[in-house]
Amino acid sequence: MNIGDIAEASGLPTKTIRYYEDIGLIQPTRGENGYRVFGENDRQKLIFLSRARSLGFSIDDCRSLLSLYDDRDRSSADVKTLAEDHLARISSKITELESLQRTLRHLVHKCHGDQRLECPILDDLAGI
Amino acid sequence: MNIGDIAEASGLPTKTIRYYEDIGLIQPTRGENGYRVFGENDRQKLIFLSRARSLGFSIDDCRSLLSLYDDRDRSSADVKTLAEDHLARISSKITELESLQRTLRHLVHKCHGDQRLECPILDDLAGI
DNA sequence: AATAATCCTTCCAGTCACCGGAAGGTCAAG
DNA sequence: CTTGACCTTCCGGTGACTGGAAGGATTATT
Repeated sequence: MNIGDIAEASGLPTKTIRYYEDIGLIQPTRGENGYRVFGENDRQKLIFLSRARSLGFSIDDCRSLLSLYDDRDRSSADVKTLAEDHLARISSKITELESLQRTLRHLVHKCHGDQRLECPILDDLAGI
Repeated sequence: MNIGDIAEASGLPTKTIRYYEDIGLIQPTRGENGYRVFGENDRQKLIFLSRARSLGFSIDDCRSLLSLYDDRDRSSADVKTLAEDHLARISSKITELESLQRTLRHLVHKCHGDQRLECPILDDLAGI
């Protein structure tokens, strides 16, 4: 499998796949022509990475998850801890965004949105 | 006012203030010694920027907001539009994160988190 | 007055997770 | 044999800063 094929199979852009090799997430071999050659193992890893990234795990998280995945002695508790940490980060991000949402909604609601110069949004930002 | 004073007054780090000058958001003058000199106008602008950034507006948004703020002829509708766009982005980000949250919660819930090798989280990531 | 501590300056590099593009080698089809 | 689709590496950019080095200016202490 060349990089184009694996890109289609995994749903990841070729640029991303080369980048993942650069940072050591995958280690494809090379053909005589210098092209990267991907095997079934690479395909599975890239699909794994694609899903983990789409769930918002950082590259560092993915690195840990991959090594846990490869580690035959790991316990599911290790993985659960990582996922729970990630979940906590997501939850606090949501809380933070909801607070922003409330503030902005309030400001937008107060603003007439007409031709007038008076604008409660700018006033608030300026601290008036 | 030197940069240290205005940093304290605005709550922004000196690095950030120099950066804002670099990208043209503020234009402090210079003293004979080459030090940046900030006036009341700069102070207000930086506080404005600090609040807008903390509300999640991008630097580009801030640039627009600042020019709207400076523009004596602008209508409040222009500002409202910008704020509403931003609000929409926040809302969709929240929706996206909530979806992630549900998926991850489900996975974490299914995982025993014990010494066993079986781990539904990794299984799902691997597409099993 | 000398010295030390703090402040200021510029510039360079790094962050994160890629993306775009250029210059050039390789391969399959017509 | 040429065309076009692949592939390679390398460089630079993104957003919004942050850290650090090297060196000048000012202020405080001795």
